[in-house]
Amino acid sequence: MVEDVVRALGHLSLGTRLRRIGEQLQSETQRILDAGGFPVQASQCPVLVAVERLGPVTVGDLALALGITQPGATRAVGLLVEAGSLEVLKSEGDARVRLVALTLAGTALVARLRGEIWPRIDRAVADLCAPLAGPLLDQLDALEATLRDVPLPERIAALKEEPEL
Amino acid sequence: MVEDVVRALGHLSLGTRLRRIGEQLQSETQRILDAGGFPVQASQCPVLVAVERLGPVTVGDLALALGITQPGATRAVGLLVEAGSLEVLKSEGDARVRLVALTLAGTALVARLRGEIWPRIDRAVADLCAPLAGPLLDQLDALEATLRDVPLPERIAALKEEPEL
DNA sequence: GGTATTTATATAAACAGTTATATATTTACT
DNA sequence: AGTAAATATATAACTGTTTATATAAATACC
Repeated sequence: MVEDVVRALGHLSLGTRLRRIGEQLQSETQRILDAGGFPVQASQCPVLVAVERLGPVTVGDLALALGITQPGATRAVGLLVEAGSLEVLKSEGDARVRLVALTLAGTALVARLRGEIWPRIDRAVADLCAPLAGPLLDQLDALEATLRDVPLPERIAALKEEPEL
Repeated sequence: MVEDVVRALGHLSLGTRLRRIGEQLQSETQRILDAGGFPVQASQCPVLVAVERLGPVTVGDLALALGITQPGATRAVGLLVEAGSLEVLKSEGDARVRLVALTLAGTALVARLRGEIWPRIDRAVADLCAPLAGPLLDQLDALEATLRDVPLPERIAALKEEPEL
């Protein structure tokens, strides 16, 4: 068994570790979406929600709402336009501005995600985090250990069999 | 003020959020390293430590120790070989295996990092996390808010003026 | 009313990772 | 000994992010 160096470095490598755990959570979420036949990237779900909430929104505001840079937002929008979920409108007064909005298909996709799978994912992750306690590093230890025991897709499968959902 | 959608989604977008915070921590750490004249990427520090600890180590074991994939490890090694910090030796018995080791320059770099800057970074991040309490999401809220108030580089600068270090 | 500045977005190049697959070598089996 | 399977690494293509810079439009200021 090889030592986990990122974990061993503690606070010094907290950034690397948060990224690593985030990437794992995202990739497991992606597996759940793929298995359910939802044609969307896990990382793009927050983009869809942001556009839904903020109505026709500028690329800049979208970047702010997502906590990413403007070029990152431009790229995400481009991909979702290609996928048919978003469309870009021209602003009335300002020719620099591009207003991003959901298409009909995008609205339908969000509705389906919200109805069929997001609540399950949210609950599975909430369950995952429920027993966590103590300092941040301890919580991350427990989080990684628990994920190693039972990955998110299995947790979703287990949830499906429960009647109260 | 635009709403932070990733934060608002709570457990559903925990993966995205952990990545985002990790990236911010890493980029602030990078600024500290750059300002101090240390010619290394923040993300490569765990690689250097892993190679130091595990002696001449195979690419596969390195990947295991870092919690990344084998192609990721191959790539990181390639960059650090180019930078002059790592070298690759042939294994005695097995011609498939490449053994990764620190060069003299790499050893010196690690020594300098360990003596001059890693303890400061570790302490700054530990201080950042010290007041955190409660559920994971609350801790992440506090972490992001605190980072927004005083970024890591400023914390390092403040630490430098304290005598007890 | 023309020039300078600011603002909104796009583009380019780099980084750090991923998955899927190819290549080369070793081990195992018959 | 020869073939099949397993193992170690490399390569290619993709994702989602970054920084730095370019472009184009709007605003501000003599």
